[in-house]
Amino acid sequence: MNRISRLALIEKLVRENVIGSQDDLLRMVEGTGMKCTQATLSRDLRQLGITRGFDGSGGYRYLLSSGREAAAEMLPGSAAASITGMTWARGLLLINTPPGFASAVAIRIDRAGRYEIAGTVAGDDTILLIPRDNISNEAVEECLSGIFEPETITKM
Amino acid sequence: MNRISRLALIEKLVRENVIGSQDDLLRMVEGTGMKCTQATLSRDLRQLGITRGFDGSGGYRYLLSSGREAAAEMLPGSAAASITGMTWARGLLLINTPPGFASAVAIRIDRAGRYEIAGTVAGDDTILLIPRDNISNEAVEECLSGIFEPETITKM
DNA sequence: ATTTTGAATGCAAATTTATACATTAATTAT
DNA sequence: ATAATTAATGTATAAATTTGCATTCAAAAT
Repeated sequence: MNRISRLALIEKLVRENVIGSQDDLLRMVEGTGMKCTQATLSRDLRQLGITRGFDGSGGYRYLLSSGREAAAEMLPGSAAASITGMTWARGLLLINTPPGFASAVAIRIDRAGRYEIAGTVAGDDTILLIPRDNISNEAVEECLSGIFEPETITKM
Repeated sequence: MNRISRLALIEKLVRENVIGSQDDLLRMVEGTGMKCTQATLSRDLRQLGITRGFDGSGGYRYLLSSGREAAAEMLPGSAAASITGMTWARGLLLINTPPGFASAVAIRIDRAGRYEIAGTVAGDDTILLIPRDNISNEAVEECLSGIFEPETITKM
């Protein structure tokens, strides 16, 4: 009957059911014997990062944030900005990021001011990194390791 | 001033700005000289799959549902999104599209998941396509032929 | 060119969600 | 244990979003 168990219940209800409004959710919560108001649910949903999206057939549905969406919710430049993949091709390094983060990640690379990196071009979720001439792939990867925490890089 | 360009504008505004309400968005749309009402934006946002989430610091923010993919799936014009030109340079392929469509076209390329293509970076009307090493120009062009209807490609 | 049809839009009302404020419950310090 | 402080919640209301309906606009058909 406390906040914590209510949050857990909400998470479960949203995960397992198609819920289209906070009033629907309220009814389901009350159906389990727990009791609160719509206002509390509004606050709980924010706390849980649960958002209202579309159910694919004209209606609405509350959704748990996936990792990807959660990342997108954070402001660019946050520590959570991560690299989701890297591929070398034609002497260039293609870096993948969560959607919308390419620019934020590229800025961090640019700001590091490493000689080995001639420059970057960022799209929405892809960065093209251009190394200087005669710099090895390994040297570039070492630069990146120095710029980002190891855990924020997921090599492909 | 038509629906399609408004949708493209909204997609772009949401991608590039932190927008917390439909009224905010309405002001930005009007700021570009385009004109509509909040009710229309509500319908457009559904069409584009754009949802309101959290900005990580107490506020709200509209978000593309799955980053770049949202544009590809939802922009009505994307099915017909065309390639207006292609140029090879330095082993890279520069692809031209109508203004504002680079992202939508690039998504389709990305999603095709062809091995031959290491990645793309999209600007507004230009895409830089990076082929993997040891892949011929012809092989890349064949990939594109498979992804797009022949008539949507205009070689330069 | 005119009519027909369906899509797109604005308006206003209805619905849904968020919040200010007051109150209660819980936690911490004394 | 009691007071002080902070967190959680309900109530009422405000803010924001969605939708029914009428109208306009655009494309297709005649």
